[in-house]
Amino acid sequence: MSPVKRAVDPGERELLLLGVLRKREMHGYQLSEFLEAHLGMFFDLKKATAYNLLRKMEEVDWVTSREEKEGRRPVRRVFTITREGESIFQSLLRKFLPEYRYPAFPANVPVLFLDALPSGERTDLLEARRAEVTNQLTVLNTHTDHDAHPLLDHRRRILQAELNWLDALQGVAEQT
Amino acid sequence: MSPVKRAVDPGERELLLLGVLRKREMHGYQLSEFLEAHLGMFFDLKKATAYNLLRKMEEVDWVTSREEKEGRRPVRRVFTITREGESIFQSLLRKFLPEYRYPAFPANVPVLFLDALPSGERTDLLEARRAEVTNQLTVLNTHTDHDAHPLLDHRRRILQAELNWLDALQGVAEQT
DNA sequence: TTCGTTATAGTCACAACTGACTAGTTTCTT
DNA sequence: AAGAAACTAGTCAGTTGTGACTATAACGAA
Repeated sequence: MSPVKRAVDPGERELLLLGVLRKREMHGYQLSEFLEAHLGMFFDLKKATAYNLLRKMEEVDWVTSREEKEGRRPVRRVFTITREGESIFQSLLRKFLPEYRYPAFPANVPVLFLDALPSGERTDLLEARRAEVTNQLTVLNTHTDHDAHPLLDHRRRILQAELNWLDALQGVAEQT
Repeated sequence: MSPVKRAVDPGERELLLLGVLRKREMHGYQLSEFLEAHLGMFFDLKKATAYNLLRKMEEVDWVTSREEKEGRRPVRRVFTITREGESIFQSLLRKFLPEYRYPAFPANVPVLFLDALPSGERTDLLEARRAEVTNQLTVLNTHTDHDAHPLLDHRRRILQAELNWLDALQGVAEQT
């Protein structure tokens, strides 16, 4: 059977890049700086990965690029979303918004093995995690306008849920 | 500079495999079945990845393997944790338990672009997501013993937080 | 002016991950 | 009893992801 060239089905990363380029055209470096500076705390898309996706999206004509020379700096490749890219953006947005996939919580792996620890140490380590979560929450509440951004609010709620869960975990353990 | 062979620094996946093998030795297939059947809803570690990690952990002597022949079935490679593996398990457990890394929520990407939608459609799509989350919560509460497992409780709390957040997004003005 | 540092712009070799596949065994169906 | 389906056990080619690197330009200080 002839190996079929599967079309890569686009995910949230493509939506993210298209959505940013939609606001204004950018060159790769600028784009990845923007992602890190403004969205780095929510999403994790490395520079090299972004360049990769941009190349692929150019291959299928969701974006175009032109070379731009400013002053005596090295030429930059500026990416612009195409009409087709905009249309893909629209459909990806409508596809992903109603979906919800429970994310992976790798931090929960050690919780599987709590019984491998002496109970005193277990309490201490969980307490340390609690402190870490509390700290992240505090930073969030201190440095940011209250409910300035939906994603900040989301993070606040998730962190609070983590905290409540940890307290419940410790509470159960205490009833020995 | 001579290219240095970096030691792969082990993460939660290694902890997970060691922790399972610690309870009893297993062959690769059995291990990956176990992961999928019992932990698949929390962690996502594909069969081929598990085999990969097992091979690597054997190379550094955290596990050993022997061939086993049962009846007329093809030989299987049975993996056993070593003394060193147990020691690594102990230290990984103590390293990761107190840490907390906010996970990625790719499902939040489309939320960045809500303003690209007409408000009626936006409301509908968010409502659809709400229904999806509610559904996952219901399944969880129906099919599982209440607070049977800390990780189930965790998931319940996270899903509830998602729900509350979505309601806040929509505006709670309209009471049910 | 020279040297060290930071910013700009991007590339690449390698590591990690996984969908699809191989291949033998047992059980089921007709 | 023959063929289909499902189970057991594992492998591998192809794709994805990224840490480390290259290279030029601008800037500051000595």
